[in-house]
Amino acid sequence: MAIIQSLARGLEILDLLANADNGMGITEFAQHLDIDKSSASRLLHTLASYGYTEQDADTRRYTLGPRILTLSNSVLNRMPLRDHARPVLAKLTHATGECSHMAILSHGKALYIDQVESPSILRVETEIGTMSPLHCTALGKILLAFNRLPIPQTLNSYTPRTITNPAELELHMVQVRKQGYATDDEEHVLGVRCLAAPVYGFRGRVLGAIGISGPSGRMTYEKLPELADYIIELVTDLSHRLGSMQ
Amino acid sequence: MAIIQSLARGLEILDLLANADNGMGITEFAQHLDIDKSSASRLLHTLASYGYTEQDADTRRYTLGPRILTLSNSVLNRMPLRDHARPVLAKLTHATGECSHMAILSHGKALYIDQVESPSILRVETEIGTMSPLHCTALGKILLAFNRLPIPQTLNSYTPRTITNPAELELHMVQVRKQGYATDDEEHVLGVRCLAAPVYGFRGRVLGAIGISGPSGRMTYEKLPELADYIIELVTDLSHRLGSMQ
DNA sequence: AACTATGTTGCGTATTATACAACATTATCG
DNA sequence: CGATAATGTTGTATAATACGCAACATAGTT
Repeated sequence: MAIIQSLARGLEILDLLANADNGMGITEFAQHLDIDKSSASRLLHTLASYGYTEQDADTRRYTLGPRILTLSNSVLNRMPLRDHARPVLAKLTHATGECSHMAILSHGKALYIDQVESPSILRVETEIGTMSPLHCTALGKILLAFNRLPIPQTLNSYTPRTITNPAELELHMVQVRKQGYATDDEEHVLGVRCLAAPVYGFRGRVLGAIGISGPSGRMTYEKLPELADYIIELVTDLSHRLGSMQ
Repeated sequence: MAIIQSLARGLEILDLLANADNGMGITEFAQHLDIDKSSASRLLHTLASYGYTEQDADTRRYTLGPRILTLSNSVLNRMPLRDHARPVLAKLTHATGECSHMAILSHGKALYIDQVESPSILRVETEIGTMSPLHCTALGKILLAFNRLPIPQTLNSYTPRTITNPAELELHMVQVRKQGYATDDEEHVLGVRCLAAPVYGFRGRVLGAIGISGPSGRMTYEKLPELADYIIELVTDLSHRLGSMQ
């Protein structure tokens, strides 16, 4: 289909600027795009008037402007995480037979944004759109640990196994970061064990967490390491596709 | 100077997309920009072919594309401050419950480069990448006072509380420098109070400002000193890590 | 299955972006 | 420090280009 020339040239200018450490001058742009200085000048002026570039008052050279941050913030705030992650959840549930979830951090809680149900009769149901505490769920612990959030000082108890001592949780978080996955050993709901791993995006940002939940009878201690390895493998692959370098 | 129409329209499309949660369709773009569908279609196609937008294969709706992240990465690489400051913002918001921001000086304005939103329903939203005046915001006052910039002679009034007298603002700046923090007592937006403190770098350079904003109902006069102490403590710690000796 | 809404393609026209040139301003070099 | 080179901005005429109209294609709805 048709390409709008002047818009295309503007976008090429932005691309050039992304790789120019000390900004660029009009003449350079004109050379790179093989256009006249006057055209380059007007294109840059247009970009600048919308905040996409900035002109240094002294050197007259152009750099990328602050508006870029608005856009990227918008992208980062609602990554198409869910779209990309859904096949991973399906795969997870298919391979493990347990319910898989995805959550992101939202207002200091774990917000469940997607789920694939286990085919088993005995299964864990979590409604999408609900929020869970961070300190006693596998997904929540991942979000807490890898976003390096401060440990809440009041930790509600849900079961006898819930960690309610902030200092203890702090140590627990160190361990979670070290091993790369988190567990919930009946700390939120009795009889339910969970496993989760972090999803990384661009610049190593932790976009969310993905994990599985199942009855303790099936999620035995013996199986946990193997399950964890499998989750980490799938989620790491997803992270790479999302632009993570790790 | 002359604005290149089709480039300008492309940039406006990006702006629209930054505020569209579920993407936008061609018809919507055409309506918003008051142009024909065909023109919108071609503009979007051009943006997509450069990776600035993405078209969902199913719904055909457009969203911001991954190229934006490349650009922002380039911008952020030249702002090392942001990486270090983010955890501080997270901590601030967690402790105070209010939205925290960071701003740097840019073209005589306060440029918001990062933000952590308040978990509260009633909260102050400031878009990253936008600029605010220096004389009537807490972050701006910090930048004005500690960079020892000349006081602008024309001070726009935003609320009845905005300081519009240069001489009065001059005295105010002396006070800000003396106490080490700045307040904005409904001087920019009615019902919103802010607190901010300076971030120092190597050789005592003021790199930027960090602060919180909240509704006056929660940010009461009684609480301000305590909040200010807390902000100064966090920001001073950050300054030391950034190489400040003060 | 008929209809409505939405996105894409073809095409003639005229708006608009372009290159050329002159001018203004800032670096660079002797 | 002054002459010269290099760079950025402003008119202007031309022609290329982006535009809107209309027809077509495709998807969603009742």
